[in-house]
Amino acid sequence: MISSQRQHLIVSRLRARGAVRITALSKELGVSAMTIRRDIAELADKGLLKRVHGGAVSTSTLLSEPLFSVKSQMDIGLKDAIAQEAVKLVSPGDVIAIGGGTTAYVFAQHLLESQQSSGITILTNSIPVAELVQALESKDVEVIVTGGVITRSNSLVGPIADKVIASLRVNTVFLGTHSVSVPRGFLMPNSLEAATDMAMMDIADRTIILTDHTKWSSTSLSLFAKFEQVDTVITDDELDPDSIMKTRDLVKELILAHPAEPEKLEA
Amino acid sequence: MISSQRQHLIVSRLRARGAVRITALSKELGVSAMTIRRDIAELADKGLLKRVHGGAVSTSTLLSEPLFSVKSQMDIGLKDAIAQEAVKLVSPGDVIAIGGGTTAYVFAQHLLESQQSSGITILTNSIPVAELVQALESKDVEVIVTGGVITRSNSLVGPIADKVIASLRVNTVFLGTHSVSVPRGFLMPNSLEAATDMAMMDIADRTIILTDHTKWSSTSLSLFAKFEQVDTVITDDELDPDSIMKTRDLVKELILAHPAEPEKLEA
DNA sequence: TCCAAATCGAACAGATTTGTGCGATAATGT
DNA sequence: ACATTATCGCACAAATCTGTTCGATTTGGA
Repeated sequence: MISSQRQHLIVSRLRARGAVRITALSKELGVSAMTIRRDIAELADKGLLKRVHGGAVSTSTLLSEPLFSVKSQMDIGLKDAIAQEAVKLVSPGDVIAIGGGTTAYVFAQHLLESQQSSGITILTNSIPVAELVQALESKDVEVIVTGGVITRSNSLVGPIADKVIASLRVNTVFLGTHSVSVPRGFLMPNSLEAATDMAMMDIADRTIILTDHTKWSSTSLSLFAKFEQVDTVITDDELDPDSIMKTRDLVKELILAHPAEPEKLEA
Repeated sequence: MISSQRQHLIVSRLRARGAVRITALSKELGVSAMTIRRDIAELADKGLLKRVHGGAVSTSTLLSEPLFSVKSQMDIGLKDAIAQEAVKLVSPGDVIAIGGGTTAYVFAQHLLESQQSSGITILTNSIPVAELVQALESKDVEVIVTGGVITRSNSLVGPIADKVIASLRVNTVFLGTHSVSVPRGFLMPNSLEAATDMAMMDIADRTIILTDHTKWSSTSLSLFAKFEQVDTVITDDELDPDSIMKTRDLVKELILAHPAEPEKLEA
């Protein structure tokens, strides 16, 4: 049997069962465990599966860290500062949209704790944001969730989401972004998510992008907004001066949030 | 069994029950308590659960709410048995809808752990169900979430939900119910939820109601289904004989699930 | 408050898995 | 036909995982 055939079978079994054991594969495929091990190593290099002790698991069965509780605690100070600036742009009674991602989630947290949120209506495609509002049921905040299929990052996207969004109108949309490309605009790694973000911008009078300075140094696949389509960009003051200057030229308004003390956590 | 699979099951059970004990997991999974302890420690490091004396509790926002965890704790044995019967009615490749409530959630839990769930598509208006599928994304299961506004019970309802649902078609819909009124049918306390349940039934070839025997003794406001509109009712065998007889006359099919031993947890 | 039972964590031992080196075999190119 | 390369299987040492024992700690009730 050709090795690629064998590897195909391994992946296929993995898809069906979620996990495979080297000893079992060795018996089923009639080759030695060493061969299976080498196959798995190769497949893991290609990112088709994840090696674990005793076999392999599909990358999706792998339990990763929860997206919204502990992730990116590093930059939590930055996100907090950015969120607080964003909260100032909301007025009681507004109808706003909130996109996916951790930055938007932190914004939602701060917004709900503030006074600005009284009487507002929130449209969101972020499950965590929706749950957040629901959990803090004290406020007179209405939440509308776009439907759609769920992405890894717990956002709802796809034609259903886009269609629901298109049937509504909001004052302001708050979006996070995966990366910022200085000449081009704002990008997401998932094109469906990008499409949904665009749909939200289409129904909003005002678009506000929330993004910390680290996003300037990364890049992604799908552009969802050019600079001229965005009304306000809120980031933190750690962004390098060169990028600040270039961005300020491109965008209508650039707000720099000032994070509190680095807070070297000690005893 | 591969350790990541085991950890997966732990998280899975945790989501269903809200809390798990080490002794119980040790028996259920057939490994020593020390192994479970090590798994839990690892999962706690990832932030997927919180360690407590004797076991672990969920940190997830969706289950830290007393509403969901306490309720699903109560009659967990009944719901498990009912869920297992319901899982048998699903075939790989099916397109099914799952409604809100804890019973439907437990069903989703069992379904995803079973083989039947391979290749299925799930339409749901339950945020917890959506998150569950997303979190356990081990199988090739697609989830479509109806949009809408969120109710106290974390279900999505309202015109948006109904409209999205109306644009789709499913083989089978699985619904919980708040109460069963023997001459009339199945009721929910919230009329919006009732409307959404009706919308789901409208697009389904087959309607299946999941409900434990306690629901016969309560009553609610809004009727969402008459007996003749329902194809199958699954309940547990603790329902009193009189109600069984009367219900059997009214419904096309009545399945009685037999809960396992009360399982007074001891050695 | 005190005590008994349960739970926890650390350390050790046994079992399983893994990586590397080496030789054998099969496939490929000249 | 010959040489070259790639693939496979085996053996042994290192690493990892798991179970058990045992004292320390926590829990819950008298």
